[in-house]
Amino acid sequence: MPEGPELHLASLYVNKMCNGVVFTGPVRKSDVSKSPDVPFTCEAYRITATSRGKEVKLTLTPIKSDDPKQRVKSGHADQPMAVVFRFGMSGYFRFTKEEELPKHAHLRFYSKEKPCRVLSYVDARRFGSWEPNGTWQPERGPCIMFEYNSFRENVMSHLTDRAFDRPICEVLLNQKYFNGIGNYLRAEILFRLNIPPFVPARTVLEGLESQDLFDNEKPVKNEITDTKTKKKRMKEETADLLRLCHSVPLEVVNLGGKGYDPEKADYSDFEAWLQCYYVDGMKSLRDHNGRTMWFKGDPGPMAPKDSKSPKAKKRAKKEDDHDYTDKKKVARSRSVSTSKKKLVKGEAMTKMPNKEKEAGSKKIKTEKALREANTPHHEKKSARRRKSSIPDQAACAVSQRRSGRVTRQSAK
DNA sequence: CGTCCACGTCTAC
DNA sequence: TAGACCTGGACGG
Repeated sequence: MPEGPELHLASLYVNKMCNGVVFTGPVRKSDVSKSPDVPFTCEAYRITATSRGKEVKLTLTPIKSDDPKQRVKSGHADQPMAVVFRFGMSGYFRFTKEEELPKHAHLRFYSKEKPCRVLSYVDARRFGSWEPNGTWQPERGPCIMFEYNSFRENVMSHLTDRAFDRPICEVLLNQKYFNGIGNYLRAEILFRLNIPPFVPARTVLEGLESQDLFDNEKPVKNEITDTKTKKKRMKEETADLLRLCHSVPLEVVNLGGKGYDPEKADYSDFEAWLQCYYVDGMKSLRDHNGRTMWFKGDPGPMAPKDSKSPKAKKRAKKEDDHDYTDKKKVARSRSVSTSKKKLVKGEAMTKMPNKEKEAGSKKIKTEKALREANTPHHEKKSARRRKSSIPDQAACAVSQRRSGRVTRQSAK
C-alpha cells in the first residue's frame, strides 16, 4: 500500500480506529518476522500515529494510573515509545477482533477490552520493517505532502547533486529528495505536465523557484498584478513540477480512505483517478532500476535504449482488502466519462487499448467505441483482461479502460 | 502446474 | 547495476 498517500491514510486509520481504545500487555511479533522485537509492555496505553513521506510512526503512550501510589510494575513502561514503520510493497494496518486477525499480521497491539481487538501491522511480502524507539530515517527528505516548503527548498538547494544527473522519472523515486513519491505517483505527476520521463532531472527543475509563492492556503493575496501577469503566474503554477509532487499525492488522500490497493469497495475510485499508471493506451518502459515507468508520448533522451521494457504480459489489479475507511460503499456514481480524458491517439505502438473480451462488460461499449473512433486501428495486441473485480457499472467501465495488456515493442 | 508481475528499499559484487 | 528479500494474483499451457 505504499506511497506517501497510503502511509498517511494509514496514520489516519490508526488514529480513528484507536481513538479512545486502551491497549494492554506486550506488543507481539509473528514468529516469521525478522524485524526487531518491540520491547514495550504496559498495563494501559494508547496508540496514536503520524506520517512523514513513506514512513508512519506509532506512539505508544502509557496511561497514568488514577491511583498515584500505584507503582508501575517492574518491566512495564511508564514512558512513551515510538515505533517507525516502512511499508515495503504490501504493508498496512488493520484493527480487528482477535479472532479475525489477518493473515500476515506481523506486529500486534492488543486492546484491554473483554473480547479484545488487535491493531495489526500486516505485510504479506515482509519487505516492510519497523524500528522500536525509532525516528524518521535521517536520509529521507521532507514530506512531499506535509512539509512542502522544506521539501521544495531541499530540492532546489541541491540541484548540483549528481543525483539530478539522472532522468527525472528516476530522481522522483529518490527518497532523499522526494519522500513519499512512488511508482504510480511519478507516472501521474509527469503525465499531468506532459514531461517526458527520461529527460535529465536538472533540466526540468532548474528555473523553478525555491519558494512556491503561490502556496496552497494563501492564494496570492494582495498582489496587484495585471491580468497578464496573473495568467502567467497561474500557468507557471499549474506547470510547476514540485508543486504537483505535493498536490497530486494530496488528491489521493482526499479520495478518502484508499489509495493503491485498498479495499475493493473503494478501489474503483482510485482506479478512476489514475490517468496514466497502468492505463490502457499508455506506454511503459523499464527504467534503469528495472521499475516500470508509465507515460504517454515521447520517452525523452535518456530512455534506456537497450532495453527491456516490461513484458507484455499480464497485468492485474489486485483488490484485496484493506480499507482505511468505514464508509460503506456508496453507490459508485462516478461517471466514467468524466474520468476519462482524451484518449491518446495510437502512438507508435507499445500499448494500445485492447479489445475487451465479450465477457462481462456491456456498458463499456460506448466508451470503447469512442476510443476506437479516435484510434487508428493498427494494433493488435492481444488483450488480456484484467479482472477487475468491481461489479458495478462504473467499475466495469473503469476497469475496461485500464485493463488492457500492453504489448511491448518487441525487443528486437 | 509454471511464469510474470506488483505500491520499495537494501547491500553486496 | 544486479540481485535479494517475499507472497500471491492473473494468466498461459
